[in-house]
Amino acid sequence: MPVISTTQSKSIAMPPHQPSQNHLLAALPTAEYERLFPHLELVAMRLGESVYEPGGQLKHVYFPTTAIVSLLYVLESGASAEIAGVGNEGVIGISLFMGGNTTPSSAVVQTAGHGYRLSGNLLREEFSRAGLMRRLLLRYTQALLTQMCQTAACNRHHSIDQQLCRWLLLTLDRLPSNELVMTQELVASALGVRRESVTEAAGKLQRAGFVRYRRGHISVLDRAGLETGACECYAVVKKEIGRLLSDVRYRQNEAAAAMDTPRARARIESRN
Amino acid sequence: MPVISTTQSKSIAMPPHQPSQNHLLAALPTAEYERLFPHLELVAMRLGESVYEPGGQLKHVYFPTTAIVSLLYVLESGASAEIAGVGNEGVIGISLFMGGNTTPSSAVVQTAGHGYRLSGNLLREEFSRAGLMRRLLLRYTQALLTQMCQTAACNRHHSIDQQLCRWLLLTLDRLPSNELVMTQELVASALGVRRESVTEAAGKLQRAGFVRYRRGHISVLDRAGLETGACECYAVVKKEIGRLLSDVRYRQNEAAAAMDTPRARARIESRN
DNA sequence: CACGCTATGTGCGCCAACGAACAAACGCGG
DNA sequence: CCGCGTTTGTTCGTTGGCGCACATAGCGTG
Repeated sequence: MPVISTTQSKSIAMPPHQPSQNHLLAALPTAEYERLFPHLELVAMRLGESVYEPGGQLKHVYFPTTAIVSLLYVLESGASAEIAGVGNEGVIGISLFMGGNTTPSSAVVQTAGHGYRLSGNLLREEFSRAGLMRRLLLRYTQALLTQMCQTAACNRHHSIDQQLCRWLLLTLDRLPSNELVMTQELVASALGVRRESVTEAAGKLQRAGFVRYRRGHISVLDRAGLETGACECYAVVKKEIGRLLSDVRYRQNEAAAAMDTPRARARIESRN
Repeated sequence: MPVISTTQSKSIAMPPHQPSQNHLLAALPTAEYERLFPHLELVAMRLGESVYEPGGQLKHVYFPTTAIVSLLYVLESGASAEIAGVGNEGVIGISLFMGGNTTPSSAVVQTAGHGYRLSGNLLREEFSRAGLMRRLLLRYTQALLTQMCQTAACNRHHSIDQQLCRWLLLTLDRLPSNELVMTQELVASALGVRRESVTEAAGKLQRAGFVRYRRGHISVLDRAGLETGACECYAVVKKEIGRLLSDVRYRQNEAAAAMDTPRARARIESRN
């Protein structure tokens, strides 16, 4: 379809996919970025798809752009708990550069979208150079660690209502819109609770006017309201991620400013 | 005290403190070990002492030898949860080389003992060389991550009884004896539960004949019994740590065998 | 050796979350 | 636009763990 005329075909002609939508990739200096670029492979990540299974050999790392992936830990009994979520701020497959090659958790696509993948060998090669990539990956791993700690403590001490708010907010922060495509069943398995408990908690939120939902869709109407209902954990995680990855964002803006068009400027300013 | 005659003075004349009691340090090749050795500082770690506080600037990393340190995450409410434990298989202060400098958790000495510390700057310097130290530290971090995941899931889904068994076993594995010096209060704050719940769970174990305790001391009588009572989490963590750090242990034995004296041999054999 | 602090034991009532079993409603595909 | 599978809503009894309040018992100290 070579014709570009209507708004519709325009959005098709400009596929919004590029590696720099992932913050880690965007933060790379030109040399490193261009070294990796030819090897980055765009992949669609479908809802519910498993990026890797516990114990499986990892072949690639994944840099999500629009997708969100949930790191789930599944117990023998089948019960599960989300350890952390990964969106375009991060990368899936830590163990490839940390040295273990496999992890005991599984990674499940929680919001469909896209991402770029890179072969493990190339990543390791890049990691072994003393470039920025290594710094970024380690930094990100540290942020992930923080998230896990908070999740563990939150699991232990906070109510389902609070956890649901926290989870919605964290997911929302990784999305462009205010609507999550997600059944309550899925939310339940992420939080490691019963589906009915989610129904009940979500019902409260809807009655309070904070969210609205139809089958498989949750729209957030009142973000501030959710924040009221959430435990401290949301704020802590958000702040810590911000702190640890602030230089990442900084470089990203720099990169954006480099392609100095009016539109790019507008985009940057609209962030604040 | 140069006299070596009675068994007692023997044990005094051989102060059991040396860096290689820590598995990570022991696994270093001679060159790296000798580079660090002059900078390793023996420190006593007293029960309840805080190695670092959330948000504080870290100056050193700590390699425990006989001490055990608990990574605790404390919530605003004062409630806490143990994220992971660190004994002579690991190191405290991950964030120094991961890049964040501070962590949101605190590290509290859970079993008094000793450890060696190393200034953050020297560690970072060593880390930046492409030596074995870096590989070891990253590997260990990966193992720590696994432990955290399992803890998070365990917090969510397993009973206090099971968790207590898991915790006792993990602690026991890091000790030379079968007696933990530890109040139920401390155990409770590690598990993130009420003291009374620990009393009750411990009572069951005592009645079953698995442990015996007096004020502040818990003796494990029947290890296998505890394993029966524990959830899968214990076995999983143990196995994964073994897998990730197996090459560490290997090198450690190698190092020990290298200094091939009768006494060294005896020491090695007494490990089994 | 008695005192007092700290650690442990026990007994409530209470509540959040669970498990199971249905009922209702939505929306996709034919 | 109709039907059926999937998603969501609701109920009820059960229970593990909490919070509180107090009784008892080690053990170091003076």
